[in-house]
Amino acid sequence: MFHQQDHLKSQLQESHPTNRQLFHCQECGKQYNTQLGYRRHLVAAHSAAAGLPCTEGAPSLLEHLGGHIDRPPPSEGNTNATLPVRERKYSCERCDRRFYTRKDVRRHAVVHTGRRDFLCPRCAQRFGRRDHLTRHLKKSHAQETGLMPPGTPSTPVATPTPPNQCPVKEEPNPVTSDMGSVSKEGMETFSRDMYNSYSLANPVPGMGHPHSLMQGTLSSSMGVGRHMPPPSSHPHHHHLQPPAAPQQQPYSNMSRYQHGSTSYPRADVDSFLLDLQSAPPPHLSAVNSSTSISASPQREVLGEGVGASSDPHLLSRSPAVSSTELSCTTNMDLGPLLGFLPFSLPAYSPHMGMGGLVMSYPPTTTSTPSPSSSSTGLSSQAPGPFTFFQPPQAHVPQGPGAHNHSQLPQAYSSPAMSTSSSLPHYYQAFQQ
DNA sequence: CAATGCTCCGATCGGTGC
DNA sequence: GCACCGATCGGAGCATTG
Repeated sequence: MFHQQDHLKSQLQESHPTNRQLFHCQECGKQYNTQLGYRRHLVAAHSAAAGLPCTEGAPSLLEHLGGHIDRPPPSEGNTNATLPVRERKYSCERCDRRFYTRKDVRRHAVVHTGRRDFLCPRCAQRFGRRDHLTRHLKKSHAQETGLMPPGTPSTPVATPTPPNQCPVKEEPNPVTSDMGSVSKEGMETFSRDMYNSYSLANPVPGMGHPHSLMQGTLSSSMGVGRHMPPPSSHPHHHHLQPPAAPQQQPYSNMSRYQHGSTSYPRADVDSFLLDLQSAPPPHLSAVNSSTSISASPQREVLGEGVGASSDPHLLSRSPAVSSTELSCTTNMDLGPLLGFLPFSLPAYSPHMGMGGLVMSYPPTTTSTPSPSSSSTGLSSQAPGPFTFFQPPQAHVPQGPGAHNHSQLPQAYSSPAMSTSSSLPHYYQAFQQ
């Protein structure tokens, strides 16, 4: 969030890869965007040069380095024979980082997926973990949360939506959790995009938008679909991007969590799996042959994302949208949002109708660029920012861009499905 | 009882203001 | 240059679940 224009400028300068000067630590190889951070790192982590014993003065650093070399830090037993050796038996598939428990690996996965499914209802800040949001609320919105009605969970975002109404929960993403066949380097940034795609193309049944009932502030309603930051870059660097920027990610990060609960009811999970299996395969050929710039990349992304699984059903969300999902999404009040949008809406894309947005890829990343793709990467067929706000009537096939719509299940044409509240993160710029 | 989920805590780092 | 704030992340303990 940039309160002033010069902040934005400086932010862009610092965040821009070509302009940013990285401070590289010779000791451990870590890089820092700012000299301040680099210096602090030197003091905190490499204070051994100043006379502090390395193994005692910088345990965190040693732990960090231990993670790099797949070896536990001395503090965990290597240097202390009296302590039982504890192995980091569970490694991350995407970065080789090791953890003590599986749950740590799962939790760590958020780093790679970039998923930020926990939305602060007060400032629309999004977090990848519930405790982050909880801490944020306690620290930043203590007073406001104090005004919450009694019994309000620590994540007020869930307040309007009873946990059993729209059960959504973190589930090992069939896309991002099965990437063994994909190189880790590539997946580092890739997985984030895949999550964006998957989470919309494959909404979880029963997943009402957790923010659907959030009233009041625009931020509350628009805080979804944050642009996923690239690895090792500060998320603030991506807060403000022009809607038509080629790099603009789709605002497709539909939350799959219930903000008050992270537990799927078993029945919903089963229902989802059944949907995936029973749903008629999407007309991928037609989709792929469309002029949508997003079609090919989407397929590629998801195709790789599912790893060895070539099940085309996974390439798009099962059409069997549950009534629960619809009931949840219909609760959304997007009126203020639609009125807020300062630009025209792009034309309908079949993918949009399938429960969510798909990636809008810059031409350079599109292996099979569509002839109709605009140079901005936001062609009329490329569902870019705010395509979620496409009014229902826009889903009526309108020429080549909508040729595939008629083949979609009716559920995808529902206003509820087409009006997901996944929204860009740079909305914050308009908040000011 | 193991697996999992939730939460607290500390460390680290980027951003900002003085 | 420094202090402060907030976000991110992993470690760990406790509670819950199957």
